[in-house]
Amino acid sequence: MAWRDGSGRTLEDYPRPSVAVDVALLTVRDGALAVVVHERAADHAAGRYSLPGTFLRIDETLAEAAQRALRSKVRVTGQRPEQLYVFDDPTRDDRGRVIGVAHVDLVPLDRLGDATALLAPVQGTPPRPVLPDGHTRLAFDHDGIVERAVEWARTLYGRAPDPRGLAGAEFTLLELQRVHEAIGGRALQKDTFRRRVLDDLDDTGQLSSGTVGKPARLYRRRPTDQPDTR
Amino acid sequence: MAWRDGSGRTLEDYPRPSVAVDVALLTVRDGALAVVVHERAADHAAGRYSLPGTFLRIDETLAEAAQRALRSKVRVTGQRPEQLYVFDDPTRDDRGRVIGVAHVDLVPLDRLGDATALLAPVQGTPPRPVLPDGHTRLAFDHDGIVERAVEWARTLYGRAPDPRGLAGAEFTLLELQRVHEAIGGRALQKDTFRRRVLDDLDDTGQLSSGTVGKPARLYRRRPTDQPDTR
DNA sequence: ACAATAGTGTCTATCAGACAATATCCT
DNA sequence: AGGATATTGTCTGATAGACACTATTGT
Repeated sequence: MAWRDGSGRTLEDYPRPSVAVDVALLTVRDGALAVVVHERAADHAAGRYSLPGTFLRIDETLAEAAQRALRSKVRVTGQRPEQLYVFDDPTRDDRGRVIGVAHVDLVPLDRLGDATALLAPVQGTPPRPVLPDGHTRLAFDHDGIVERAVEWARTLYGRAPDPRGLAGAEFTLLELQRVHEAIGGRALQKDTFRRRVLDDLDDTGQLSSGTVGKPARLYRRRPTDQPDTR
Repeated sequence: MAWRDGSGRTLEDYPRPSVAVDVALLTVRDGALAVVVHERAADHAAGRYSLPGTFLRIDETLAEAAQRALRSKVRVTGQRPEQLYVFDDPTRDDRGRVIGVAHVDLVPLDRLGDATALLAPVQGTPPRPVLPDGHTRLAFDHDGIVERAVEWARTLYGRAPDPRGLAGAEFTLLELQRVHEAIGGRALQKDTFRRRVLDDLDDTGQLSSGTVGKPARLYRRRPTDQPDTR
């Protein structure tokens, strides 16, 4: 902290915005994308719910702050949220000048624990969360974050069969297809889907059982099925 | 500024990082991508050059700060830089905790004015600027910004014939192809290139002249040739 | 005529999308 | 046997890449 500029001032002598980190944590439940929301303490007529967020501390990275927000606000751990976009409207937060670095992640439902109770399914175009109180607007500019987050998830799953392991350890092609349909928000044709993903999956040699109809082959993700989102 | 939290503090009572804005301003010169760099005041052994940047002021948007950086550091105006990525390594700047929001833009050479003198051609994989002193490393983490900026430019020009008007008002297909080859860093086949862009260009009905060989048709950009980069 | 560049015909390979037939299980 | 699901064959249309041929200018 010894640095001083031409007029003898340090960086702290200039007014600076606060930096917030907000996280759109997505999952798939009941055949649809859903996002973890968080009920705000005070009474806010429109905008009772927001995405989990926090302020960036002076000595942590953005990823750490995002994980801390998830831990403290919705008790979820073990994620690795990715940067999405910086929201910088000077009036976006009435508590002062705050720029918000939006993050995303997409995880299997069973990793959410208690946060399952705070899931809002995402519907429509543009994609909007359906909140527990029936509204579809989040506080601040968080609707915009959800919109970009869904786009991100669709791009991610457009590139690889199951980069986030949403289909579990072993799965049939139909199960994987349901995951893709949930994320994409539209039905897919089974034969087209099959041919698109088959070369990037590992065959376990086992068959599903206990269900009606011809048993399906069980597949596993390739270890390399982890593309970056760049 | 009237807001106070549970312990009676405002946002300003908590330590906050500074927010820097750095801009990779790209253009095409001599058949290659080039980036505008800026010589730093003090004597820095490695890292004499950096991208133009500044600190975000309390009352401006990121885009405004990016434009201000270009105006004050390299005297370029009229750009509309786009967000690229947030660099948040706590040690990235030795003057204190600074997070850097990287921006990009890509403009025709003739809009750079004086800044033409500060152009560093970009070469190799990963793409690195070749600086006036022969080095290829920029200060801070600005090499990483250039790398992402080049990726961004390639994606942009992969989607439309000339979204940034680099080929001028009217151009032949060969001229446009040279622009694409400069951005992509590799040679293209003329017939493939032709078929890919032709449907998205307007024919002026005029022909080039004064050159050897068969005169080429002159084309114009479509007004809609401005895709967003999302 | 010749060099040089513009523009086109055509072949191949690949891929998504769709329809429909066949295969294999469970009850 | 019959219902249900899995798997494969095949056709269509679109597209990228490549090769080679034809067309039109200036010198």
